[in-house]
Amino acid sequence: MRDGLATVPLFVAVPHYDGAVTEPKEPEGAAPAGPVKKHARDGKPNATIYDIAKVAGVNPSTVSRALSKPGRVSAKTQKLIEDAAAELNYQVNPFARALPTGRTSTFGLIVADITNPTFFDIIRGAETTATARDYTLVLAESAESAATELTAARRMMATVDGLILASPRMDDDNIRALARDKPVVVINREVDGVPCVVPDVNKGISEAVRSLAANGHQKVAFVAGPPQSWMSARRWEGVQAACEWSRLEAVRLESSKPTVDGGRQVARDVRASGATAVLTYNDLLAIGLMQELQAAGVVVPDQISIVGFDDIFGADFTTPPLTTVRSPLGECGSGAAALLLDLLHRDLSHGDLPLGAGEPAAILRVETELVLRGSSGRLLPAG
Amino acid sequence: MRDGLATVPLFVAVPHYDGAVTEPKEPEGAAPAGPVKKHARDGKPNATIYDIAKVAGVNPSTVSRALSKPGRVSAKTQKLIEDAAAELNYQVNPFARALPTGRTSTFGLIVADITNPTFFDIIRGAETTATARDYTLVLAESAESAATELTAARRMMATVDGLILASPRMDDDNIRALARDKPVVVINREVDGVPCVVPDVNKGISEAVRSLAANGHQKVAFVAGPPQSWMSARRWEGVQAACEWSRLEAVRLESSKPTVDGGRQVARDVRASGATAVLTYNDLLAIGLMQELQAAGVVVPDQISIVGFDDIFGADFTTPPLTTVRSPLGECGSGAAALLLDLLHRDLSHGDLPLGAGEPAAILRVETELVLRGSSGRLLPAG
DNA sequence: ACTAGATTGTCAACCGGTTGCCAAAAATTG
DNA sequence: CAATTTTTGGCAACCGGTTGACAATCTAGT
Repeated sequence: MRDGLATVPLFVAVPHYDGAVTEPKEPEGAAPAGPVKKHARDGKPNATIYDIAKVAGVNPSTVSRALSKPGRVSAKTQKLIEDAAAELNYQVNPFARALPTGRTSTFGLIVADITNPTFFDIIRGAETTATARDYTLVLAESAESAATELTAARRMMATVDGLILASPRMDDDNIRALARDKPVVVINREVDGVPCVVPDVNKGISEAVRSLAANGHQKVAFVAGPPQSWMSARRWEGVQAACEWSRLEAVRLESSKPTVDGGRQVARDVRASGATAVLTYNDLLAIGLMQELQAAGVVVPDQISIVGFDDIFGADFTTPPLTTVRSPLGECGSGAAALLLDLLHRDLSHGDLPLGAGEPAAILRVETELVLRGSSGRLLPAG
Repeated sequence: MRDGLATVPLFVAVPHYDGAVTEPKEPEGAAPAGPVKKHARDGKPNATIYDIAKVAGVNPSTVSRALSKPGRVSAKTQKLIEDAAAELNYQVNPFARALPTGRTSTFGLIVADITNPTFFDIIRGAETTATARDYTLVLAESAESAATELTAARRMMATVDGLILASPRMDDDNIRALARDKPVVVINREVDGVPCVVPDVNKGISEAVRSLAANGHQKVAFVAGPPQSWMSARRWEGVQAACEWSRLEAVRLESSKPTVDGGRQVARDVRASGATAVLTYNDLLAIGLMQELQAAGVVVPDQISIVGFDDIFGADFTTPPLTTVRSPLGECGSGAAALLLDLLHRDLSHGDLPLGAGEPAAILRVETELVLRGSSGRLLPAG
């Protein structure tokens, strides 16, 4: 119903605008008589519920109810009001609504780095789900800094109904503190007591390791990500476990930073390790590593197999295209948004739920899978 | 251990909206002693200016002035109020402020496709500039549809102080209509009467074409983008002009869509054209084209040179890495944001500016440059 | 027809700042 | 020291919705 109001007048809006179109044509005649604010409320002082009330001949509060409490007013009054609203091209003033209710129909998403392709699909997933449910997404970037992240989060808390933290850098306690204030959902990390969306790395990793084992590899290196990364730890655990299961040897190497450049830098360690297959914390590292190895004359995958993580945009641009353990990032984003919206609606319906009594925070696990491309394969005998 | 892992359920059920279920459960008996709203204002009922006023012993309006009108109150009252505010950990309620003033310290950015890497840097540039000036960025996606774009724009207009449209799909009149309502800045397109930020393609293109000419190429193909794309038209014009100047032959080819896939599809036309060098509307096309040509055994750049546009993320992942005409996308984003903020502040300072009398809408042109990588170079004699 | 009960609409008090107007207080001047 | 100007703080009316309490109206039951 409400939506109908917002979207139906799409075409009604045309008359609304073309009145103004004629305006500029006017200067021909006389000098602009009255000074006109450029972006003002002069032409169309956005209709209010009071205007509607006047047109429909009812009380403003009745208008308010007709527009937000379905069934609270009689069918005919409802129609009367809706017609008036349509006629006046009414749209609610979100601020006026937010003031007394605290609800803003908005939620925040904080990512570590807007230009990191890992987040693209997360952002899109969240945005799509939000929009579909008539929520607005506000985006902020933490520039990979825990402090900036916390600041951004605090700032947002004031204006949003809930918050999604994608791969947060701040520590668990801060996250829980935020979650105490408003619903928070975390992506790519588990935080006790806070709803999370995490890719379950095990399936993807075991597929990858099994594939490597089947191709004759015996020693696998894992290039780790940032020390404080929860995900990096999980991936290393997964690799260890899978290697154990497949009776492969696993060694861990450190990277300076989880970027293409970091991948280049770790190349010498990789070669020194003697491993014939490498899994890297993310695709960026894998790509840099592959570039550097190839530049040194190493043939991929004949001499060394490379497997990344995430399946980011561009992972298939390389030669050979990158084999990678895909996380359904878009799903993470939309899943987080959906989770958040559920929390919001729950709060709405019976907000006086005892704090401790609630069921444990939901954890949404999404599956990972191996995407087999050209950068991994059978090891060729040296020669 | 490993075994257990394999059985981890794909999705842990997301607790669903079961308000109706829990409610009846309550008759159970003694209600939980202290019913506590989960996300409530109980702990810290966000301090208001009234609280501050009480603490500081002044009138709320004085607090308001102290906090927003610098110099309007005496130094000692100021200090008194600031201390009280700090003590109470006060932060303004943005909605309460927006309601009477209409100012929201927020602006919107609408992009055609959040997952299109072209926009990544634009988004970041805008976000960074916005945040630096204490504005918040709200993001929306038009999913490449003019109608969705317009809807999103209209929806946003209600809650933002201004709007940035990146490569908008809607037509000029609609953009101007929006611009009449609130400040609007357009990226990647020129719209009469609306401030724009556009990369000036000429420098980059002439560098590219000169480089091709110097490498012995004589016939250049341009793979165009969407017919309605303003930018595509500019680029084709630029290519034509530069080719004329360098006395090269230029032919235009059409693409089905400006994506990697579109690039693959256009490969046969490219080969049929007889051109030895190709410029494509964007990098995605270039990458797809290169993949397809290479798959068919064509050696790049020995047999054909490929030059893209934009220098998107991943353009250097290819083998050979892609030569491309770089648009400073980040600059576009931050430039647009800066332009918008200027407009906002101008409106603020003397809002009663006559509509027609203002100087013509600003056009910010940013420079493009050739990024020479491996996909273009000297033509080798067939062999 | 008369009343209990359910619907539906109205009144008025918020939500938390902002701002025009005015008077008290302080500073400047004659 | 009085008269005048400038500061500074207070009062109150908004901004545009929401919502609890209550009254009016309508429906149904006997």
